Amino acid sequence: MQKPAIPKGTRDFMPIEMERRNYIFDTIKKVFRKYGFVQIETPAMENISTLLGKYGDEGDKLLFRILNSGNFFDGVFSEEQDMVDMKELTLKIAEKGLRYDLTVPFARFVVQHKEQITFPFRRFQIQPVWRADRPQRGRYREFYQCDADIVGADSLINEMELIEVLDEVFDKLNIKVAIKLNNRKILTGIAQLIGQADKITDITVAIDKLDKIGLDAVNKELTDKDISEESVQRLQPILLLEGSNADKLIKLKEILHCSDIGQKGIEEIETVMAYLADCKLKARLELDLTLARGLNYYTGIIIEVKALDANMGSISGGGRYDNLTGVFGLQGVSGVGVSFGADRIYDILQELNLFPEKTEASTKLLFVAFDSKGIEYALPIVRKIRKAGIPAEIYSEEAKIKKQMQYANDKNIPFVAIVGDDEMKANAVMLKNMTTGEQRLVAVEDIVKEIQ
RNA sequence: GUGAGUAUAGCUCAGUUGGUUAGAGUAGCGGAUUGUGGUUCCGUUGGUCGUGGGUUCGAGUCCCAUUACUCACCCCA
Repeated sequence: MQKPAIPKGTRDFMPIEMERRNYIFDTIKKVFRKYGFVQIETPAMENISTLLGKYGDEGDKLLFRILNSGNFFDGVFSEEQDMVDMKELTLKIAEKGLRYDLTVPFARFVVQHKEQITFPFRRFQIQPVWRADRPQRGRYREFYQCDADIVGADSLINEMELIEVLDEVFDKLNIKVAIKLNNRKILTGIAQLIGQADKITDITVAIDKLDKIGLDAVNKELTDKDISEESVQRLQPILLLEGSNADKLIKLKEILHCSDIGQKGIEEIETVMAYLADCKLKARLELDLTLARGLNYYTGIIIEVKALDANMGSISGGGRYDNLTGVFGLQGVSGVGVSFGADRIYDILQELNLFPEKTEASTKLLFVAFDSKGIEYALPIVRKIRKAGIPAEIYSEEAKIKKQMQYANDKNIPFVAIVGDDEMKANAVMLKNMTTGEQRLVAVEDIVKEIQ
């Protein structure tokens, strides 16, 4: 016999967990809608060519590929070509892959349906994504992202609104967070400053680790990446920036005075922060130059959210991407978006005991009978109760009352209606309140009134 | 891809320097109570000790391999 199991990094969800997950999804959805976002869905799988090359080499490795159906080896091996080139081979036998995030499929979606879309397009999307990563705490191979993006709009007002969305959602969920901001343009400016623009990726990856591994280790890593001693030295004032957001920006302006693109990035941050000055964010908003985000496609402001009271990676992220639709042939469409990591948010709410007490009402009233006669007597009554909008069920098996009561108890059903010969004779039920333990004979027509 | 740890009943875990027939709690089932759950008491089902090999008179325990899972790094939601 086969032992039942699911792939690692995936999970089953029990009813209680679904209730809590829906609490998260509903909260996010409500805020999205309030800001005018409309929902779409895209398929779990995309053509592999849609996904490849969008997330860097690392990302390509983490894509789940779907083996072609049928005889997938058919015509794969030609005579002069060996099976040496695994990459080529993989491309031929797996032409589809599971989506890695919601942003790239959305870009594909926008280009494919551009005639039917009114821009600026504000869409939200809540669906699972898959990554062939090694699972660990807060990291799953299948997890839900909740994305809100605005495409076809350049204004930084959109950045502001998305930050408001982030703030509002986490406030509603009672999670204390820091919203970290940076700008890819500032990072580019920094790379220019030290004269190694081509090393931008290495630099950002290294300075992203500043608070994790410390200044010395970062400098060593930079040196290891063939960045000259002199350049590393020039980088120091930036790594050592301290003080309020405004302080940092002022100093940064000085340091980057010779970089146009760097100045542009600083301006953008200033503008967004000025917009946000009025809206009384609950979250801490901080400029964080160590924030790099590996994703290749961000070009402007980068956003990341961290929970203050829990040890967890980022629980939301986002940013501006100027030319994401470009690779699908639609130029000049800029987008900006954020993404909530529902599963990490779940873990944090669980850890901090922040899920609301009240469980969403399921069955309110259970009918319990001694025999088939009682069950038949109860059936029309159940219908009546349901017609009144009250979730009710009947224990359909003939079983001992004790067992049926236990069922009601396990399911947290607040009321039980017991049906026996006496009750049938009186055209009534014995209505028991499972919380207080009280019970009394209630006429059939009074049941609804009694349990409301 | 790199490193560390764990694996014993459905679940959570004990199991001594290697020594008789591997235990507990919990869940399940039955009963105390044939018209009453959540509390209590009694009884009871359930294990190829992850898998394969080795050392030994003897292995849940020691060694090797393997698989799965967990945690950390990389990266990320």
